[in-house]
Amino acid sequence: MDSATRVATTLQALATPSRLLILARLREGPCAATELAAEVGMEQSACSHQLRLLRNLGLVVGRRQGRSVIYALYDGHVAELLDQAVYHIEHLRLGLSDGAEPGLPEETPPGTAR
Amino acid sequence: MDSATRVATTLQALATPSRLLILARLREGPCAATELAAEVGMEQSACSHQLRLLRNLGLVVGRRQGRSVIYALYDGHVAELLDQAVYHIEHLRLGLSDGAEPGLPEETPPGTAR
DNA sequence: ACGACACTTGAAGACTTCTTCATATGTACC
DNA sequence: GGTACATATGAAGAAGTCTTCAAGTGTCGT
Repeated sequence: MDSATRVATTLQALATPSRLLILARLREGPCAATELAAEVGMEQSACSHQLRLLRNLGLVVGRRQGRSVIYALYDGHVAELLDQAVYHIEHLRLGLSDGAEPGLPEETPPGTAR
Repeated sequence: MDSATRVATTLQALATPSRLLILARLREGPCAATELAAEVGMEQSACSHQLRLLRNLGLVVGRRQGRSVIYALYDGHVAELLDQAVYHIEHLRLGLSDGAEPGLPEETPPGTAR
């Protein structure tokens, strides 16, 4: 697997609102699975599936404690990656338009060559 | 569109090897569409589709110059976002395993709570 | 105006991805 | 052992994504 693919795969993990919410919550501190699901407002099963993905990518870790499994970010790099992503994206010309919004005369950010 | 969705959408743009290669190339400096396609080794049409996506997200800009369209990163935030992403991901425990690689006894990074 | 070049665009098909539902596994407590 | 709680997992369907192919638009040179 080459570098581009590796980076792309990992970034894909941050490319979903649900996963982003999970990571953001974990950034505040460890949390048990069920509680996590509740806090980010998703079904337990769905949350578990996403956690598995994040776990496989090495972004989060989970250790069993009694009946629960406590999840946490893997390390500081994950937290920083999150921070940086949010920071730069929020500071990026906030002119999204992905799906050609109808209504805008199509001329938002910079060279919207069209 | 809430913050999580916005960030996720933008990160998705970096979640593909082809787009990552395009951005990495543009990070080195502006480049015309056809040349770009050639340098990252993809079909001209495919490249154009991806450029459109990146353009719509405001990550790159393209201005016409004669017959060609010169593409470039939108601004410093894009370059930094790229750098940071690559940096943190490469420094992350390099134990990917996403698709449950057969062969590994399943116990790579941290709490691979199998 | 015509032909060549540079790029964009739309449609269609092969693939992934995300979510839901149902079921399984693990742990605690009686 | 049996029951309840906490998670994980598999299968299936809906939805989204990427690439290719076949035009379409814009620009230059003659």
